[in-house]
Amino acid sequence: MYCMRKVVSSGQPTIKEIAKRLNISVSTVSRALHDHHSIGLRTKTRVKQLAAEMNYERNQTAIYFQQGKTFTIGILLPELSEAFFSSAISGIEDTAYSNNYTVLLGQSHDDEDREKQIIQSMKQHRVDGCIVSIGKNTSSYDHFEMLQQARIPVVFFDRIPDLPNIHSVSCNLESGTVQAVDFLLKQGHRIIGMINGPETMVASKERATGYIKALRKHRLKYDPELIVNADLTATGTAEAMQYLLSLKRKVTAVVTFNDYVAMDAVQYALKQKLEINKDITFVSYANTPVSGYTAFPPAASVEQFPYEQGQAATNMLMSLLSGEQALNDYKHTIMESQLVIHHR
Amino acid sequence: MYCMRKVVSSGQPTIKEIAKRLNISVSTVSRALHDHHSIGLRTKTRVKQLAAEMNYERNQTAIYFQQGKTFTIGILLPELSEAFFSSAISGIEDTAYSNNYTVLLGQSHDDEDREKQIIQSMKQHRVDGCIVSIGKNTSSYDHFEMLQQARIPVVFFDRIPDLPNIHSVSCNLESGTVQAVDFLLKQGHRIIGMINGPETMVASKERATGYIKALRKHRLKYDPELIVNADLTATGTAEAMQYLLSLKRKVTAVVTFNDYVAMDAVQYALKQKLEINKDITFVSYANTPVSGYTAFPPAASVEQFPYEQGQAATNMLMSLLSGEQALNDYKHTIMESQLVIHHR
DNA sequence: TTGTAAGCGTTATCAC
DNA sequence: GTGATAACGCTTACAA
Repeated sequence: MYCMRKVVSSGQPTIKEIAKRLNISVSTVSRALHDHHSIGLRTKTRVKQLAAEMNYERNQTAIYFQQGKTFTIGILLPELSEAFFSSAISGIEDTAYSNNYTVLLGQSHDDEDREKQIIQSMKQHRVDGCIVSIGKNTSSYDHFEMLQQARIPVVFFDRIPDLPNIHSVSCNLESGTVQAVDFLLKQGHRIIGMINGPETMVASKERATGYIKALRKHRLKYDPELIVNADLTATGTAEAMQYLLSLKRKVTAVVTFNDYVAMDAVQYALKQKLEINKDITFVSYANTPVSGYTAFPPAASVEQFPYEQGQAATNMLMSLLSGEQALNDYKHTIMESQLVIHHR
Repeated sequence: MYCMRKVVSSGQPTIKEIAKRLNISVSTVSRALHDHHSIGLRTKTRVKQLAAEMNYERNQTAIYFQQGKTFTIGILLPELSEAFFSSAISGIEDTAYSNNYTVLLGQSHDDEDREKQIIQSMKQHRVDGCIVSIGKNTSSYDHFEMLQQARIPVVFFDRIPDLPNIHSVSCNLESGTVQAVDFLLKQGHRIIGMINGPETMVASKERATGYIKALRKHRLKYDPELIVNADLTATGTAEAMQYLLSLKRKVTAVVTFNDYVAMDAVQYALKQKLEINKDITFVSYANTPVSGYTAFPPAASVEQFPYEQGQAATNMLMSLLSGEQALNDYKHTIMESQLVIHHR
């Protein structure tokens, strides 16, 4: 005969207790609380009343366990305090919330090991799916393949890995760049420089392609001299500016990699006694709100919609979870970037 | 005789399967995997080997359920995309991570109903504890009392409710304000204005008190005319500036509510053809990194350490969860703010 | 309309 | 050193 272990009773009432008090079975209580059709009105109200009285609340951990589903999605991002990602999380959380999902959070700090540990932990938590933006230096993707094998769908966004079979959402900067260069051309600029990012980045390639396409559209010749790859630091930007301003063909406008680079470039131009928006005009990316507070914000900036990217990624995950989209139906949603004009 | 329901088998192997394959009992498997002392080396290795082979991973949902503990903490914040809060989350997540806790996230958008729903959802998720920064308009605290009743500890931070028995972490702005005013006085400023926030905010009161204390320290008379309460919008700030500049006593420095207000105030001053840091000097709060990119950043800014506040709140929650600190031992950790000087 | 009991995966208690 | 089994709270197929 085994000892009846004393129930630890977390204090929280259970359906068992409700059942005992009403002298009915737990299944009846369960069904009553779920508004099951086969339950008599009288019993139903009695149950609900007592449940309310006892402050009953269902134990989700039991339900998760029993149903093998947690209504939780894992989010893995490099850095929560980066403006781009915090907007993205905001979009993810809002969308998840309205689909009755909650959000488990982890930041990798661009560290591959930590990334693996977080994925591991999310897998153990039995999240229903994941939304991931990979770290700068992540080179092996085994941890994500483990997730796939465990049939946990993953949607990558913004920083997506170079793999064939993945679900992803990202923002194509090509169209935004075309708009940006169009904008400058319409203002009469003909010699337009570009301070681009490291050549290796997908985002840099998209910018360059957009730049060239826009010129071609206007039947203008593309001069490779005018695009310079920089490292996005303040000094790198100053050097790039120095180079561009030293060219024989007089540059009257510059497309910069992002608003921060634009600010650094503006500082350099001011030192050279150039008048912003007259001697030289800047256009950039990200549309960071704070750049509105600077003395000389870029004349226009390409919005990359982090909040919307977060929404799109979450929606895609939701259709994967609902079965609406098959797990092996790999989709790559590409959002279009868009130029926002601040000053003509 | 009841039908043996076919196991749905989420695909993930269980200790049961391992036991069957090795012809031993589940308890043995469980113990082997936990390195229980009473298990023979042979069995232990056999079990571990097979487990690895089968890609066995323990089902945390089962363990959470069984142990009544989830190693998850809930975080409720007004707005994830606000720089202050995203730094705070970053600190919370890092600390939680190193204590083997994961983080469940929710944003209230300053909406009281959503706040209640999120708390409800976290309670249902059976989080072990919560870290909360309340919404602007939250006036009833029943939802938090429910948590307390359910013995789920809550640590409030930054935006803390006006209640007697709570755990909290916040940053006292009084000392930072004293430093800020000291700084200006040492530079020779004697007529110092202050654009403060709404009178109702605790943070506004702390700023005003600090301002007055600093003057008293230097045996200077406090002129109430010099403190103006504004609504933190750009137009509100412009009005406040107009008022301050209209005073008979010539204001040469202004303490603004935060860096954004400072930027707005700078814009107004520039329009009035005032030279920044010469005709008028600004000092503010938050030490937002981007203000470094503006043409005229405040000469100094009071750092409020969001990351560290997040850490402190998480550490406090950890000691509550470990029992190191009793649930009814209400502590209010007050961090000191600190002036960061950008320009002399 | 309601009750009975199996089963989800794990741990822990007890017996051998 | 190992096995059998209760218990955690809930849902649900089946019986009554």
